Amino acid sequence: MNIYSFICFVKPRDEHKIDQIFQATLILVKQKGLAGITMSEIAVAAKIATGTLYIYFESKEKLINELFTQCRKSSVDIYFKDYESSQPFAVGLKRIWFNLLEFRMNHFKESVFMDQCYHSPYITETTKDLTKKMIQPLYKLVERGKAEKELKELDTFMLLIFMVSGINEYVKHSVYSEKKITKASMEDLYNLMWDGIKA
Amino acid sequence: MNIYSFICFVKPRDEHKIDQIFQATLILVKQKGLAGITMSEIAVAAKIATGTLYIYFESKEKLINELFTQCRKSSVDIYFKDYESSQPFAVGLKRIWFNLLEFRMNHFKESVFMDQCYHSPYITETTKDLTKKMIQPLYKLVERGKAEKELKELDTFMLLIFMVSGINEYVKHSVYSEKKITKASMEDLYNLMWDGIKA
DNA sequence: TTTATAAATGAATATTTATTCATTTATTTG
DNA sequence: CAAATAAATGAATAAATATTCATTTATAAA
Repeated sequence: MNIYSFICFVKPRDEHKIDQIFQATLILVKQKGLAGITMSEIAVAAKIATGTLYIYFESKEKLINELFTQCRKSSVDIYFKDYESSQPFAVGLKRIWFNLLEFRMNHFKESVFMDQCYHSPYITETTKDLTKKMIQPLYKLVERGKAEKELKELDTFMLLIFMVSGINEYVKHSVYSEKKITKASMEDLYNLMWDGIKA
Repeated sequence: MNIYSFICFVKPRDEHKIDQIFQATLILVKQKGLAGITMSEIAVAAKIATGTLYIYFESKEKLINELFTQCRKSSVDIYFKDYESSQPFAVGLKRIWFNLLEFRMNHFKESVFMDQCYHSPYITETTKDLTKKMIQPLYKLVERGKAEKELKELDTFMLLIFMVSGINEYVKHSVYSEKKITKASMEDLYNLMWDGIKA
């Protein structure tokens, strides 16, 4: 019995399928890029029929966009997990930095997918702008770091970009050379970054 | 009169067209990604007929691969311009770092194209491996920096990746927000990096 | 100027890929 | 269990795209 039963809608959608489709798409994009995926391949990888794909997503463009939206949402959730702007600056910074690293490590496929989408015909400028807006707290944090004389007096965007750029590249390298990322190496990378930005 | 004339080959290829095709492809890939380009669009952008494209490149795959190879070659040429391993460590490091920055700035389209190719059905693992080999001198330089106690005693790849990662992201941001990169901001970024890695 | 030849063209064709749809299957209520 | 309904299927179709090819054009030597 559900909300629809009185008008006799039966056989509800298997909402689990959306996740199957998303996972299949992420795996394929990591393997061969956005340029290399087809709807029928996605269907095969998700273990459903091609037609079923169109019950859940009206077009390839919609599928890519909805997946992008979900990835962005989950990335931002992770970025700011356990972060409070009331924390001391250094604590908040370390918290967010390790969250960024965690996302790249544990959601590598999502990262690759989002990178690929950025230069693609699927994602609009509006969507890209929204992505920028969602990282505003990070921008605020850097401004605060400068105000509290904890950080060098440099352009906020330069500091921000510098802070996060090493993460992306380091995780990418580790994944492709199949090297494990240890707790010690995470700390090393953090210290490289910190020694760069500290006042 | 050229080498072929005695066997009566006439109307030689316009070798300038290869460059037109490459430039058109780079512009299109920057605009809409590898997933968004078609052979006929490339032809239009290069101001030639679709069929002409196939006189110069036997397939789309070949075109992408040859463009990738040329981009890699020109990038490596620039990376090691005016660099001599006989220079003092700090001089060599700064030289290469600024060369990397120059490439990203003045060959932004090429950078975007190469990034996109990395996860694509066009570029083989062999090609990717070759790319890694070509940056060996950079790896050597970092090892030397550690030996001379100029750099922190950390994993060479971590140092290497940290050294270059800021460049990519900073140039990307500057291009998209249409901010000019000043000589001063280049120095700032270099110092952020240097303060991070120095012993 | 003629001739030989390959480049250049772009419409036509082949191929690939997205999308639809007639049919079958599964689910839930009465 | 029957009825009702949407999900699921995958072959068929439509649309997009890569590639070919018959024809025209341009070049350079004779």
